[in-house]
Amino acid sequence: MTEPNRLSPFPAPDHQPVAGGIAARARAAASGGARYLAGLNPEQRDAVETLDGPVLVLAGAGTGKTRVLTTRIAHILSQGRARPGEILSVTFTNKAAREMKTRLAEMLGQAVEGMPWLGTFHSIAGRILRSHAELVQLKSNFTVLDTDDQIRLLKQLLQAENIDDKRWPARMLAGLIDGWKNRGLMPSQVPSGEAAVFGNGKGGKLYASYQERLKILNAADFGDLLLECIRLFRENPDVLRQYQNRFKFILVDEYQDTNVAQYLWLRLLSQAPSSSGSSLPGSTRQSIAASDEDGSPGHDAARRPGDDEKSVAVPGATPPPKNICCVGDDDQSIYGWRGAEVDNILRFEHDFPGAKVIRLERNYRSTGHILAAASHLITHNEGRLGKTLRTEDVEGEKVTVTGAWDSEEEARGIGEEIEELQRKGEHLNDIAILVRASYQMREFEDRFVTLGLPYRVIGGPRFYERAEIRDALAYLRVINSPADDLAFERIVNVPKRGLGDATVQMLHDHARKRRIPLFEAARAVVETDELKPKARGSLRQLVLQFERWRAQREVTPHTELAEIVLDESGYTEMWQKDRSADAAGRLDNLKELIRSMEEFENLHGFLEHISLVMDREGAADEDAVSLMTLHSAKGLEFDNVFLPGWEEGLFPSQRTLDEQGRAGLEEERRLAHVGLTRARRRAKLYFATNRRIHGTWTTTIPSRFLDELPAGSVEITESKGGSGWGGAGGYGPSRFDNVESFGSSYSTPGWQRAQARRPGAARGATEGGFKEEQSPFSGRDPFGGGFGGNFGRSKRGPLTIEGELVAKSTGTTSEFALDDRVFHQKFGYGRVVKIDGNKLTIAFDKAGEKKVVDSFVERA
DNA sequence: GGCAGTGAATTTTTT
DNA sequence: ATTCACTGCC
Repeated sequence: MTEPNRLSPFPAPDHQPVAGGIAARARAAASGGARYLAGLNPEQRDAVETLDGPVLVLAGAGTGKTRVLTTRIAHILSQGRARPGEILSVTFTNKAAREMKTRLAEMLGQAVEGMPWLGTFHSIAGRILRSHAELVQLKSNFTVLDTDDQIRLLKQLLQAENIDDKRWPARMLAGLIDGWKNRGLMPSQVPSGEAAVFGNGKGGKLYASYQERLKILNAADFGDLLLECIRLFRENPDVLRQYQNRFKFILVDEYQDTNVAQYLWLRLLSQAPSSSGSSLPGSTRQSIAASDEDGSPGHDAARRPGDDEKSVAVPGATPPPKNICCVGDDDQSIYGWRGAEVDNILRFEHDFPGAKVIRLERNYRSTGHILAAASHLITHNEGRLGKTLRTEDVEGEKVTVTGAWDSEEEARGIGEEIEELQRKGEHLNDIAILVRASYQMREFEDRFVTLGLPYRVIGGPRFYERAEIRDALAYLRVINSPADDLAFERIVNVPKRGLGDATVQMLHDHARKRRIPLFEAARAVVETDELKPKARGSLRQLVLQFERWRAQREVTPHTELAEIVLDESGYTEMWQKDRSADAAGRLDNLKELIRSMEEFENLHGFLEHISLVMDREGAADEDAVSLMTLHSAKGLEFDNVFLPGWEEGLFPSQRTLDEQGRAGLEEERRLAHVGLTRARRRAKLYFATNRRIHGTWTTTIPSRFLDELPAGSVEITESKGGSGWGGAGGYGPSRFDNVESFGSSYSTPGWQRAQARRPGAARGATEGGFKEEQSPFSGRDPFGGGFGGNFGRSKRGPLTIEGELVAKSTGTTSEFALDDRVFHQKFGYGRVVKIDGNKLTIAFDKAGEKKVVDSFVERA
């Protein structure tokens, strides 16, 4: 194969780092044995030292998974078993890859520079693909399409097929194609029944033509990076053999999250290289059949296509087992909905005969009660490999379960508990709120803003998915490759140039007729009088601009060129003129984009990797509460974890239950397990009896998962957010008082009443405490919760603030006026866009639109 | 071609 | 409730 591109994110070429390996070896020897092995427990050590043959490490939450992986690499290197370039080490996210590199660097010093094959599935597969692109009908500089491009392309195809994209949305097709790719299916391999469900039987055809279009555009989507790589290996045994020979050791992180395509890819690479390249029997069928029989219901579609026929070899017969080590936790498989196959990990021993399975069950993270709760909960799942987490830590505080009247009270209660923790000296950085669905976050944000409590949302739209970033990238893409039609189309009228659908349609026709890219078509069309003078003029100007930029590219550094392009195209100006709230933020993002380009040598190198490596970077040194979904919390840990929204329908999610049945429920339960195991010292669960879903109030039932917790490790507490309503004995968690067994608490009278209540039924005073006012600013509730017992203990004085709120909220209008320029301590400068009593909606320059109480802002 | 008004949808998320 | 996308009108 060709030498990896110089601009690859893996900085050093294969051969160079050997010195590092030797250095590490020498270091290990010099220190009289393997220093890096010290401090590992026996199981961990076993996982590190069992180098030969397939190994499955079942690493429960908090058992030192990453440590094992990195130490294992160090061990391989220091034993001289392989050079850095001979170890393939795959993760799912860039973040995980980065962390491994960092930790390896700590362990080995500079040697980490030499781990060229440590990266995500996609980046590594993409890199291999670029080296042999021509074998899969691509050029080595192919573009990686993001979801947006994908949808746009599919829309065109749907149009061409005259399919009503109302009835058959492009999004849906994109989802289907993605699913097929996740399962390793080329267009011809999609079961015809499945392909027919879309667009009156045209699904399969559309998939095929989509793939054709991608080739014409010299593009690949994310799924292709793996799928085409698999095809490359299958169709070119000699190429496959190169890689099989190269990789002496394979390590896989988060194996429970692998999908079929990733599994197939690993299988191909993990086969011992064979001289003939095709001597492998297809005995996999048996394992498939077996797993289908005892597998969960309704998953016949999930059988492994492509496993049949010649494609995948099974080391069952004779070939010596490859040294593959997969690390994962079946209890943390939470990505089934996007194609992950828990089956991969459940069947590991079957797939890799002779595999050694090592369980890491000693948890170094959580206290006894938390671990007990998490472990007990997860035992309700069937179909697991079974681990029993244990800790030598203290029992610690019990897991608390708190009921709240509604989601506002829940947010209020959590807000107060956080302030209390803060008073006890906890750092906000050690506190996280983990929600099931992102819409739950808003309520917390609102609450924290009024409290002035710093928080940080983790997750959300990724940097490179933002419109302005994609627009900017599109400009650069067109400069880099004039044939990038999708990019051209994206920016042809951004900023507005008077080149609308009509013009674009015209260009399309022209381009198709002559089989030339859109840009070429544009160049040709401006020479004709097919367009109205106005459109023709701006199109000509655009073409000329691009040609000028391309010429400048030779003599101008790429970062500078990017600035010139954004400037001259009027793109920057477009946002500068934009009066909307987030315009300033977008301009910042563009600056950030240009800054990030500096790491790359030139435009080409930047574009080649940007779609794969770019992610949001947190400039997060400030002490703040973390707010995120359970999914994005995987892999993280916090001293104090709040888990709101444990209600039927929300968690477990009704939709998952409907769509995936029991498998879905089990995945939700694993999600609950993940949530609990994020906590080191305190885990606090909440449920609300009423929750607003899509604008309407709905009465909910506490999650069945609450019933599945071990009573001995759980404590029912009162909601601090609303205990004040109606005084003592008011509605609320007090109904749990004196309830011995947690599981039975739902049969208490108060509880039954709550259940009997109809959604939306007005029932104000029956419990003597239902709010008359929903607003958190209504005079009573801040006193209720706040003055209850904590008065005066606050360092920052949130109670005083509440007092202010109360005082000011009584009808007096705000002293601010619309359009006033204001300043807020956390959000910076902004403009008042809406006034509601003392509640202001402010469009902050940086932070976007937020609702804030007027006492928090001052005139700017 | 641009804008305003209406209508439908609405978990989870990486690459 | 809110957002986002699309239609119909200027």
